[in-house]
Amino acid sequence: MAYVRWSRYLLPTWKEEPAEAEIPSHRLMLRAGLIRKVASGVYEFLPFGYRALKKVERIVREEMDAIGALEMKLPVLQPEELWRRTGRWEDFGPEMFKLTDRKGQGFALGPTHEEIITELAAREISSWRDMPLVLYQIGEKYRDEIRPRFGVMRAREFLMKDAYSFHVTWTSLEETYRDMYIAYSRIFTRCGLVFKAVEAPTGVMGGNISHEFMAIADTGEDEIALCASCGYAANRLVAHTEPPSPPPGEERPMELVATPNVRTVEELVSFLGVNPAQIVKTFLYVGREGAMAVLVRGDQELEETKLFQAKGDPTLRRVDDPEEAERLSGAPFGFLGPIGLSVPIWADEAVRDLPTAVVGANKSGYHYIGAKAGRDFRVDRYLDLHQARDGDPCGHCGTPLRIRKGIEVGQIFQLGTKYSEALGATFLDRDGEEKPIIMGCYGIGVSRILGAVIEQHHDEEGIIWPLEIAPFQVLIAVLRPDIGAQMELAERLAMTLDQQGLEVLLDDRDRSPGEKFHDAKLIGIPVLLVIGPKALKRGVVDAERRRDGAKTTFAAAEEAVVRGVREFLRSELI
RNA sequence: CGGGGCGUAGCGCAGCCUGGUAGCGCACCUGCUUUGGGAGCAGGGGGUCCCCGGUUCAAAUCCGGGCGCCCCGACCA
Repeated sequence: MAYVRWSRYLLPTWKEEPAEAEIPSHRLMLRAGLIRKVASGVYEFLPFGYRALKKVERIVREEMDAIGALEMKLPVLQPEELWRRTGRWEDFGPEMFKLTDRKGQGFALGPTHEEIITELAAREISSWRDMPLVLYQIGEKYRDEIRPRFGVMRAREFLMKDAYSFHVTWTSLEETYRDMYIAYSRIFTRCGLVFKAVEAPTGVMGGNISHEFMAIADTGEDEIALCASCGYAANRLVAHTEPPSPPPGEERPMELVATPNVRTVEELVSFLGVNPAQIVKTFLYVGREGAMAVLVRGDQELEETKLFQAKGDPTLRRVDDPEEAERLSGAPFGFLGPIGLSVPIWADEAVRDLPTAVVGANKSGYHYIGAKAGRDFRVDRYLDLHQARDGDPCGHCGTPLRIRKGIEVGQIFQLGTKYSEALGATFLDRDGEEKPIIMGCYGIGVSRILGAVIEQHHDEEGIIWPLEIAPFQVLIAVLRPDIGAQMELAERLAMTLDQQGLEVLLDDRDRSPGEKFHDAKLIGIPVLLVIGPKALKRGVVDAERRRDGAKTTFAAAEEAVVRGVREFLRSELI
């Protein structure tokens, strides 16, 4: 028998809400028996949940294979030495699970696999003839998240598809990147997700161009900026918006004023009677190239990600130690300013347009008023460094941007040569010249997709599986499994549906009808067939569609039911 | 790492303030009844009260320390 009997299956459902779960997907994954927690951010997938996970995996695999990517398997356990060579042993830092073997050798549980795959490429790729090459795997990743949360959404052990591409030219990388972009779009569409591809920061991965695929959901942890007019879409952290127009004010000579104990923008506003937009905030940063200062307007927030992206220095950090700040600028926090600083100064574009500004005097208890960029202080580089806000004008067309929340289900990167250079992955080009391999990498959070799908597809009563990743397509509820005729009919139908390629879960548990109906809603199988007394008396089975609750009746015969179910499911196909 | 909350049966919780027999609902087991939207009756099983230490004649309860879990923030492919 190929169909599954619930009475012989491990599918424990909960009537009550688990106290530990907050968002719908997490609650439902626990209640509907998909997962159980072992430790914070570590989960077991029970048979029902694993079926859904495998469905997602299958879609990913099919679409990867379709663009010629080659599936393989890389180790989870990776030597420390390899990670040191790219500098990421430090860059990833405490987020890596680290361990030591009995001989004292350091290892990490792989949070990602660029190092290991690049070393493989260094060994196995030697000629331009070997490329382009795209390799991928689906496997566990380990990250010691600061705060695991929301079940599988931010777990410490999670299933990820990661792919890596190797190229002779940038053009070739761009082609594969485009293929991946399209494949990703197909994958998320097949999973039933409403998503958006957005321009993304590259973080510790490095590289230049990157897109994230965001499943739209209010419970998402990421924010995306969308332009309804020109289609611009970006992670809020890097969303480019036009600098705001300058506040009113006339150019005038700079003047030192006493501002005892006036430190914050709000305090300056009330003390000096100025507009927050007329104030310039100064931040100090230290990186591997030394200290620098960063300026933004008082009514705006500094977007650190934009700074990191522009600077390309993962060691860059905000100076938050008062003594260090005083040593660099001569003044305590609250009185920092750009005037007289010897370190490089970067500023948000809006600072350039200020006719008159209030800045810290680098002297405790004093600010300058009437300061002007270029005249009174030097700015080495102007760029977009302010945080994008809902309603800010789009950096491309000026239309107000909308900020929405999303769940990052995938990200693709044009890495370039960061890893190949660090690990000596080179090849000989046609002209005999040795060059570093140009690389791309492409990740999908497979287990996270499951959470995102449920986040988008559920109602008050439970999960509503999209057809293609539903653990079963048909649930048959036998109201009286103790009555032989009902079970016989149910088994006959289950067998037939199975032979027709439909996956069937047969609820033959000794439970009350009410319980079976409620569990049916909870576990969210697309079609429910009900075998009860009506089936025997009137020769019909009732059918109910989970998505919209539509009900219908089929004649209680194999052919009629198969035909009916297929017809009933037709509207589910995307 | 900062702030908040929680840890008592599989799940949800009460008991703790004011120390003295460990409880409730659901779930589970047995029997009978019931059977189309989370049934009824009767009987029953299940606990290192997170851990360690202290106070006390006596600690789930008071005190100290630790651990775990959840939420908010900071952080993050």
